[in-house]
Amino acid sequence: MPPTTPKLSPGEFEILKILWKLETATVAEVRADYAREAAPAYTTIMTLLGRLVEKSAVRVSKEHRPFRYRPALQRGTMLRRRLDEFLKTTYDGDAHLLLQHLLGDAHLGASEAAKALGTLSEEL
Amino acid sequence: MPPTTPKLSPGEFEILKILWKLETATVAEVRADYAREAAPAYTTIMTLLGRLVEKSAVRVSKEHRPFRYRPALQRGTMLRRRLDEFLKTTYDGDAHLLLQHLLGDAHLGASEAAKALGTLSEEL
DNA sequence: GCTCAATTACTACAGCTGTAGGAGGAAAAT
DNA sequence: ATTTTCCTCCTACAGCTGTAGTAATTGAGC
Repeated sequence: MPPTTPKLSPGEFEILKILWKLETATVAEVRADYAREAAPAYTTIMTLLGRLVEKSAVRVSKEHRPFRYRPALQRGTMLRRRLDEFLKTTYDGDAHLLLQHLLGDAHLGASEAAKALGTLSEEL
Repeated sequence: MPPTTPKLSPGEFEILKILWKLETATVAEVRADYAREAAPAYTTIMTLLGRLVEKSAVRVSKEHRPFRYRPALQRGTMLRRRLDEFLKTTYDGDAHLLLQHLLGDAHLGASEAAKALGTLSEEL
């Protein structure tokens, strides 16, 4: 198991997100969670889950018959690493610019920003 | 030209970043900018530039012989759209959480954050 | 005009990703 | 026990990506 975060494809990540939400799930449960709109075929989900296991991003328990899958990393950990990667590749590490864009565009409303601001102020 | 931002592969984006820096460049100039470490083959860069042109992310001027390539979009525009996409896919749109991670980790030092904070405060 | 060096165009190919079918095994129903 | 159904495993394949070689072209110097 590599110490670095495994590089996941979009489809794989989508499934991992579902696993974080359900904490643990069978193929069918993952599939059911796609609910509204375009759930991939059962076997497609199996394939992706298999690749996630190969990449050590997901662990599987084969004790009982419909196997149960669960994330191998915490959501926060993965998100932080992805943010790191994104910041480095897309923004060339310029966190300040990223922040500007984040605050500037409609992403965070004034009230939202104010709230975050408050939290941050306490730390300073 | 589609109104949406073309989806670029990592390698393509890397080249686009060089074009933003140089404003305009020939294949050889792009290649030279890889400078230290591992520049892809001349033809590899050509291939990528070709794909960027196909995707309307780069425009090429064939007036003079070593063709000149230039970005078709501004850096800021592209970065914002990528941030948008990243926020949506990775953070499920939770800008607040992204902000927390950005401020929390070593990305932005306290002083940096304070500066950004000041700018923001003026707007509130 | 011919030759050579630079540049461009075309082609190739392996690995990754999304997608899923079909074969086969295991468990549930009869 | 036999059938039916559910689940898993293996295989396939097309499109995208990184990588680059070879062929063709063009402009420059002889």
